[in-house]
Amino acid sequence: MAKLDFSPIPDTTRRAEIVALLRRAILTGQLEPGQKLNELRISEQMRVSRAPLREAMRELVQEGILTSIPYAGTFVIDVTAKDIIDAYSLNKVLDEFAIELAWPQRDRRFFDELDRRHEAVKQATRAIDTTRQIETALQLHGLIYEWADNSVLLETWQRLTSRLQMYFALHQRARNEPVPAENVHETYVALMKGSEMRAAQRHAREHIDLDFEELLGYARGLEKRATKN
Amino acid sequence: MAKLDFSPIPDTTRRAEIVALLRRAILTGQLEPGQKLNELRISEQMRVSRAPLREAMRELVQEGILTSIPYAGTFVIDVTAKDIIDAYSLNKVLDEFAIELAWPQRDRRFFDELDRRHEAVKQATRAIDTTRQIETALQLHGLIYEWADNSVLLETWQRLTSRLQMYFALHQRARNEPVPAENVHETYVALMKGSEMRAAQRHAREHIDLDFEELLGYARGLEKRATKN
DNA sequence: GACAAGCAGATTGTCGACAATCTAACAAGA
DNA sequence: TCTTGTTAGATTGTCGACAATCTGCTTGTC
Repeated sequence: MAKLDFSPIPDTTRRAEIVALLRRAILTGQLEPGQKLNELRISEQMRVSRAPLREAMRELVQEGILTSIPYAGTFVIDVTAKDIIDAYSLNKVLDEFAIELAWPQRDRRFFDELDRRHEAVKQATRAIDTTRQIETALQLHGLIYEWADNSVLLETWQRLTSRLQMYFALHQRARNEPVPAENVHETYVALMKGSEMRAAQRHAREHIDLDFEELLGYARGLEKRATKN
Repeated sequence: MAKLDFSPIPDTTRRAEIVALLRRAILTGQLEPGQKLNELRISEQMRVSRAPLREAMRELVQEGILTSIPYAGTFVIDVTAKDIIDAYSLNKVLDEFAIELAWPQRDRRFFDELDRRHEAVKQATRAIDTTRQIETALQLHGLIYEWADNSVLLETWQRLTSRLQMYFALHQRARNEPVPAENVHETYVALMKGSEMRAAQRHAREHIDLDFEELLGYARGLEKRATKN
């Protein structure tokens, strides 16, 4: 019997679709930080009743990208410089741990997938699709978490990723510059294929620091921004 | 004008109360792993309509202690040995990080709070209130996370704590033994007051390992248990 | 007896309407 | 003028009913 991997059938509830739609809108920056989500308006736009919409929003609140105040409304989280610092410093620690766990698990499929995702980043970069570039870059880094074989760690990282993606998207939107070079991840990929785990961990830390500095500059600009709406 | 700290007014939505009720039922083991939550039955028991109940369940799904299958139902998560191992190994990493961040932030209030929470554990132990003992012990360990001044880290730990509390409760329920000694946290507290950060970190790792071994034994027994309901 | 089709019951997903609460504008009084 | 009470409008929270889906049983056919 031929070995065949079926992809999971899509969640065919309105709720799941709404979650995906809203998450995408938030993570790409179409919904701005601090913005209020009017249930009636959104439900009418989506041609959906408020029940599944509200359930979807509850999920995103727990996911950490929305915040809810009873009888006042649900808002996109505000982003402060400290939030970005906090997320990144935790990310460093998790990366180091994930590399340690994933290291002995690396196999042929790992390396293939590493190349595939790296290629996806480069392609998005060439196409100057910044949104997709951010997505693919995070997916590239997510590989070590998938291979770490620790479900709690993976979940934790996915939560963190939501925020990182949002931060990056806001950053890109704000400066509105051409995307970074195509080969920023070359060294990372090479090290993940190599035999020096410590070197890979060290690079991960430093690599993160690089992007971080840029993001932080953007974050500082945010600090004095008052929450409107 | 006298300086007065008001505690935040409680969330007076049914949803919030339901979340608290359900969470407590799950974390104390009253709702068993794998068990299905019948919406109609629960909503009738709570004298509440299904809408807020469903929203509450959505929150707990995202919190990681419930799992939902569309059109099939919502279930308490199953606990496997691997889940416990994963949670603990991540906890070790986070503890080390939290101690590092919190270390320079320790002040008078920190030490006071440390004693207060330690006392709470000992009191629960004397009262042989195992549920409360687990709660207070986790709160004691949570102090370093609160002092670490990293909101993402704190959130992450709180999510993790939900599971740890559940695992401990199940463990206690299963063996049904008198609670451990009253002074298990003496060394931890002493080290957190001391000046040797490395020693504190090392102890945290080892202390965790101690409880872990016991829990793991319980977890192994779970492995062959089929999911009923 | 084995198996597929179809039906009935139970359960989850979704809807539209009503109740509770908040906000902001306005009026009244010190 | 400032403060306080009131009220109207908008928005969120909750409810009960209906639609979609699943599960297990029954029935009919071979």
